[in-house]
This record gives sequence, structure tokens and C-alpha cells, in this order.
Amino acid sequence: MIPPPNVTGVLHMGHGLQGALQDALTRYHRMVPGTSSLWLPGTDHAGIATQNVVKRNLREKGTDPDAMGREDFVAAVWKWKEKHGGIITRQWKQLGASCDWDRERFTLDEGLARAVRECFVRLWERGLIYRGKYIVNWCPRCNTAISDEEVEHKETDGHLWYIKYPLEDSDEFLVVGTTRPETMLGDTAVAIHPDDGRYRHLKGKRAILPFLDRRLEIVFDDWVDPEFGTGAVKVTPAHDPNDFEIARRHGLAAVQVIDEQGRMTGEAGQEFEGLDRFECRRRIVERLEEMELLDRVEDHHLAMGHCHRCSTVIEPLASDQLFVKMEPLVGNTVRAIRNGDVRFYPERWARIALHWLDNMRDWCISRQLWWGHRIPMWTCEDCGEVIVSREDPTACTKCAGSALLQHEDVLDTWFSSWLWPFSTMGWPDETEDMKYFYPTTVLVSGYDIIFFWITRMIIAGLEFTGKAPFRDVYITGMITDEQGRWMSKSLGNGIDPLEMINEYGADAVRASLVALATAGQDIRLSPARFEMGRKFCNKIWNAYRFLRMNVGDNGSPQVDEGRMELADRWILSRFQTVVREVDEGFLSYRLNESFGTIYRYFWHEYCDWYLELIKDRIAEDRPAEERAHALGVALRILEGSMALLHPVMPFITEEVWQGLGDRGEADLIRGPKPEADAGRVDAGAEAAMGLIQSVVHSVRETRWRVNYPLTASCRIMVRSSLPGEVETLKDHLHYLRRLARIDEVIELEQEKTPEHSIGDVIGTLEVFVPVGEAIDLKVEVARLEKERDRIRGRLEGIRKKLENTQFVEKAPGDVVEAERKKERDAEEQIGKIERTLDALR
RNA sequence: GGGCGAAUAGCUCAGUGGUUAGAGCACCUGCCUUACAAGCAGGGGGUCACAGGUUCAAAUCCUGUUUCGCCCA
Repeated sequence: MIPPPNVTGVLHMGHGLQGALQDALTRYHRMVPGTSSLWLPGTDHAGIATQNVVKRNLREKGTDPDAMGREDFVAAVWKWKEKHGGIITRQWKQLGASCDWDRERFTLDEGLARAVRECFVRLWERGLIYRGKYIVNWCPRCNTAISDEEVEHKETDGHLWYIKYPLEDSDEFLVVGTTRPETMLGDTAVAIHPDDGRYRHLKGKRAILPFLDRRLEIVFDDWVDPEFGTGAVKVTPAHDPNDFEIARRHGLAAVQVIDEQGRMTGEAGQEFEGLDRFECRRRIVERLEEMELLDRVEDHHLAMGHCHRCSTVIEPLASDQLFVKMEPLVGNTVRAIRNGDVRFYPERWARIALHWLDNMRDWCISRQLWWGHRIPMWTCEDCGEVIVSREDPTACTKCAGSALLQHEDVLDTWFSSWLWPFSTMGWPDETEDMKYFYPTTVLVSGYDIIFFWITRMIIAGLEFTGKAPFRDVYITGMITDEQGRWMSKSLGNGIDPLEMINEYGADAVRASLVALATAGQDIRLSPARFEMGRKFCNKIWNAYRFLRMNVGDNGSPQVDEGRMELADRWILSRFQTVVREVDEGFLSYRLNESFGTIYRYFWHEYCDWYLELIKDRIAEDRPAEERAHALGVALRILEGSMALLHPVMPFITEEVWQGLGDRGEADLIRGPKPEADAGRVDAGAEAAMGLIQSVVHSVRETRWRVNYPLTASCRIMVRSSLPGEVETLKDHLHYLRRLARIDEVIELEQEKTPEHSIGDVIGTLEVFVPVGEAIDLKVEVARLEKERDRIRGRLEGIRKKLENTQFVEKAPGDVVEAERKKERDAEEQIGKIERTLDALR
């Protein structure tokens, strides 16, 4: 499950991120034998956005959309949708989204329309949809009401104007503070807190509204904050939700002075009629000053509501709308989240969702648009009966009259989106899909739409199907630019995922995004971040080329269990751990960790060490069986790695996998995914290989330091206090030769430090590289002293711990033992360095 | 005003109480070594924001402070 994007939209980086994650999850589970995996794609009709886009488009072509009538306009939108609506779907495919494209749905589809009607009628029948005149958030630009969630509050520097209202039959004034002076024209009262002693004498008096000479009642109401302004506030019932409530409590009239376009109405008086609301504000203030009715002005910080779609300042308007009563609906959702039926990853979002549910207000679902699900509500012109029906009625259910008028409005787009998890599977019918796929496993989404969509889907799922629509909610971070700002069209700071796909490749883009997606954190993105993915693709491709080149046309080399050697056992052993860690990452929604694990393994173990090591074994002059075996192991690991990486990088991994042999009908996308094989875990091989790696690192560094070119071979002298170590090195001289040009390993018999050589201590092992006369004694002594002091510092820390009886008593035994071993090792190392130093001096 | 998140290498960030805190990029040095210069080898670089506390043990848990970002009102 992923949010269906706007049909008008184009793919943005947020889609890219969520798509990469969702697709990786889908593909991962698809590769598990015996399970099927469905990612159902589709788009959202996005009422306001689409209507605006098509209107603009029509105007550019010289057609006035407002003049063309409802039917023609809706037809024009459909036409537009057929032509442009598929863009985002094609873009998903470019990203590699492995959706079940045959099931693609659109929120205005016939089936979904049926679900929307069913849902509406059921809520109506339960009395959970009501109709009435309330203050709503009105967008004067989109010309529709919007829900509370679609309002964005922005902190703004404004003013608090103190206006003097004359008192009736008195020379006194009552001073009220307001942030919106233009609404005074719609005032019908002044309100004061009942306990506010300052104004007690005004009980029963009236104030006079300047400009209009309207008499304003003075009412006493608990809602008023005595600390705000003067403690006396003007009451504008038609343009403020709180004032609307005060008016209801006190039976005050409402006067609408601002219209749907944000202009002053006739009620505002001749002087102001027709003015824009902000222009009117300036005029009012100017005139009040002239009339000496402006007491003072203060700077004031306030949060103003803006339209989520077009950023226009919201006008609160009393308006006739439809609402869903939320309170009876949220209980089940709260319980489902609380008891873990629905789990959020990361968990903290659950608390945030719960907080919102606790404070949820009724949902305004009617929109004054043409594009969308028309409200299935009819009014009989003859008897006034209101009919809500699943099917379009032909006659009034009460008087049988046929003059029925359908409600003009459409439903909020989210009123169809909240049904998505089951409306797309054929609900309200009990379809096979419903039985098989519902409820779903996981929803992937950004945290920006937790309120709009995620919680509402849970509500709808529980209400209409009795089940939460998904078990897990995987919340991703948001993509931001390098300054940490969300990417948006208006800022123009977006990075186009399609451009990135063209430049870096889809796999590279996906891999980079997955690697960057750490649990719930926002991602600061720049194009350079995709280089990681591209380089990794390059690495994979070259490893593949290398093996292909060596396999040639000689069929498919097989692993020969009888020829396993250290490097084979090591790389196979490590692979089992990698498989396990990759699984853990996928199952806990830490895909970045899964990816990081396989990335490091593939690059820094398999390519850097294993492939280097098999070069000797696959040389032309080697026996065919030996070559085949080494290549067999290498291919097996490459295959396995491709399978582990496939969910994240589907294109290159499939290509490589197919290229590694004759696959017949099989493909990687259908799996199966690798399973960890405990029988292949080989701690001894890992330890031995670790020793070899340490020696190689040490010798490389030594040679580098004394300018002993890697093109020339060298000998090393070793001594170990741990039985077997020297033998391991001797037995794998060919590894040391390949990796560090070491031609001979000589075991030192005595405690004496060899002359003209540089020593290093690796745990229990001492390694000396003879460097002839090239050695600078002073430099060497200084280096060793520094190393010795470093270890001494560490030893001190360890001893302090061990001398602490609390530690020895309270810490777990294995931790104490580990500390004791560290102490012994450090002492031993210091001793060895000291001996070397003595020899050098 | 309430809530959430972040602060770790020059940059972007991992780090799930228990080795010597890691990665990628950037930087320095040397290499076109027959898969890969989009690469290989080696290297430098850290007061884990600050102050307390809990703990045998804190980058990690708690409290407070500072700075930045986001959400809600």
C-alpha cells in the first residue's frame, strides 16, 4: 500500500523514496517461497488540484471554464485525464515499481464510486453525516470549503488594532482589540469574560458600531480571555468560529460582510462594498484614524490559516456544508493503535496519531467543485424530502414526485482515498481479492499525511470491514533540499527523480535512496548523493564481467565440496551472516541496514578479498577442476548477492543473474531469496581469514611507510604465542603472496628481534618485515614508542575497570572475562613492542 | 503556548548501555597491478552541543540548558 498519487502529478523525489522502499519490500516478500505479494497501483482524482489545472489549461486555450457548464467541464477533465493522467504511472514504471499493473485503479473508477456511495449511505443511515451552517475554512481562490487538515498555519507578523466603540447614551468608549479590523463591519456584539471586574458596569448597555451605527449587545462569555487585548472582544459570528459559537450561545445575529471571493458584501455598507478584504482593512484603519476611533496599534504575532493547495489566506465563513461526526468513529482506531493491531515504524508516530485522534473535530466533506464524487443526496422539489441513496432515485420516496434535485457539491477527495485499501479490492462485495489480500500487510507513507489519510484509512477500515486495513505503517522521512527545506514546486528546489534516473540509472537512484532512508529521518538530498549508487552498480557490473570473462563458454562451473579451501569457507560463512542481517533489516523496516550490510559484504569482502584471491586459482595454467570450483564458489556468491540486492536494485541484479547461466523459465524477481545455512557458518575459517587480512594490512602499511614497492616481493618473519597461527600463515602463503607480495614466511625461533626489520604486533602475533638498510632507526623508535604509549593508555583504562570491585561483582561474567583478556593481550603487546625497541636501540 | 525530532570527522549521516565511535563524500600520498581510475593500496582527521544525574560501565538512559528544524493550536 502506498498513497495513490495525484493524477495530475508528476513523480517527485518523495514518490521516488517511498516507491523505492515499497518496491523493495514488495520484491523481498515476493521472493519468499509460498507467499504472493501485491502492490496495487493507482491514482487519486485530486479534486481541487485537478480542477485548477484543467481550468488553467482551458483558459490558456481561450475557453472560459466557468461558462461551459458542469457536464461539459467534467467531460473536459476526463479528456484531459486520458491524455495526461498516465504520466505518473509511466514514471513509476521507470523507477522499476513492480506493481500489479493490471489492477491499476483510479479513485473515480466505477467500482470505487460504488464504494464511496456505499460508505456515504451507511454513515448517513447511522446518523454520522449531518448537514448544517457552520463556520468552515473557505478558500476564496479555490472557491470551496476545505477541511481543518487542509489549512496550513503560518506564523505571521501582524498587528493588534485597538478600536474605540462608542457606548450608547454615554461619552465613554469601549476599546476592543482585533487582528482583523475589516470584520468589524460584521460585528453584532462585544464579549467580555463574566468575571472581569473592569467591565461589570457595562451589563445591559450597548455599544455603537462605527460606520454602520449598528447597536452591539454586550455579552458575557467564559470563552473570552481577559488577558488578550483589553479583555473586550468584538464578536463577528459570520467570520470567526469562536464568535460563531458565542453567537449561538447568546442568540446573536450573523452578518456576512465578506463573500466567497474575499470581497466585501453589501452588508459592509456602501463605503466598503466590493472592496477586497485586505484593501478594506487598510481603508477601515485609515478612516478610524480620521474619526479618532483608533486607540492604538500594537505589533502582534499570529498564526494565519492558508490554503494547503494555493496558499491563499483562508476566510472563515458561515456556510452550509456536510460533515462527518468523527467522535463515534475514532474509538476503534484509538484502540487498534494502542493495543498494537496497527503498528507504526518508527513507533513515535503512533503517539502523534493518537494525539490527533483525541482532538479530532468533525470533518467537512463537501466541496464546491465539479470534479469528484457527486454527493448522493437529492431533495424533492415537491415535498422537500431529503433522499440519500446508493442508486440514483427516480421518484421521491415520500411523495413519489419526480422533481428531484441532486446536491450540487462533490465529496472531499480523501473521502474516496480513505477507502482505498478495500475499495480497490471490490468492496462492498466479498470478492476473492478481499478474502485473499485484505487486510494488507504494510503501508508506506510520509509523515505529512498521517492525519489526512493514514488515520482516516484505519477508521474507515475498522468501520466498514471490521478490520484495520494494514498491520504495519512504515513512516518515511521527508526529502529536503540541502538547506533542510521540504522540496516543493513553489520553492523550485525539487530534484526531478526522472532526471536522476536518466543520469545515474534507476538502480542507482533506488539504492542511494534506500541507503539514505534511516528510520524516519528527513533526507537532505543533492544529486551528488546518487553517485554512491552509480559506483556500486559499476562495481557489480565489473565483478560480473570478470567472472563472465573467466567462465567463457565452458558451461556453468560447479562447487566441488572436496576442493573447499579457506577463502571459500570464509566467504560462504560470511554470506550466511549477511543473509540473516539482510532479513532482519527487511523485517524491521530498516532497509538501509539491509542494504549497507550487503553493500559492505559485496564490495569489501567479496570483491576486495575473495575475487582477488581466486585470481591465482583461475589462471589459465591451473587444472580445469580447480578453476571450475573456484569460479563455482565465486558465481554462487555473486548469484546470492544479486538475490539479496534484487529488492533494492532490480534491473542490474536480474540482468547479471540471467547472464550467469541458462535460466530457462526462471527469473530472479520470483525468487527464491537466499536462506541462511547454519551448516556453512565456520568460525575457524573466519578467524584464520581475519588473521591473514590483518597481516596483509600490516605488511602493506609497513611497506608503504618505508617505501618498499609492492611490485617487489618480500619475506616476513613471524612469531606467535598462539598455537596454529604461524601454520595458518605458512599454509596460505599463496594468499599472502597475491595480496601483499610476501614470498616467504619464516618462523622465528628465539625471542630475539631480527635486525634491519620493522615489527608490528597483531594480537598474539609478531610480524617483522626485513627492510635492509632503508630503515630509519629514529623514526622507527618514535613510531613504536607512540604505539606502545597508546596501548599503555588503553591498558590503564582496562586495569582501572578491573580494580573496581563493583565492576567485577556486578558486570556480567563474560564482560569481565573479556576485559581480563584485553588486559592480558595489551600487556603482551606492550612486552613485544618493548623487546623490539630494545633491539633497535 | 503544547508536542516531536536533530546536534557525532571538513560535508552528509549511521551507531539497538559493554573492544580502540563507523560509512560515503571531500582531503593527502602512491599506483592505469589483465574486472572495475566510476578503480586499487595507504593515510590524516572526533571534547559524540553544553551542564548535571543514574549505572560497575553512557555517544547511547534521565533532568536541565543552548541552537536548528518540523508538527499542532
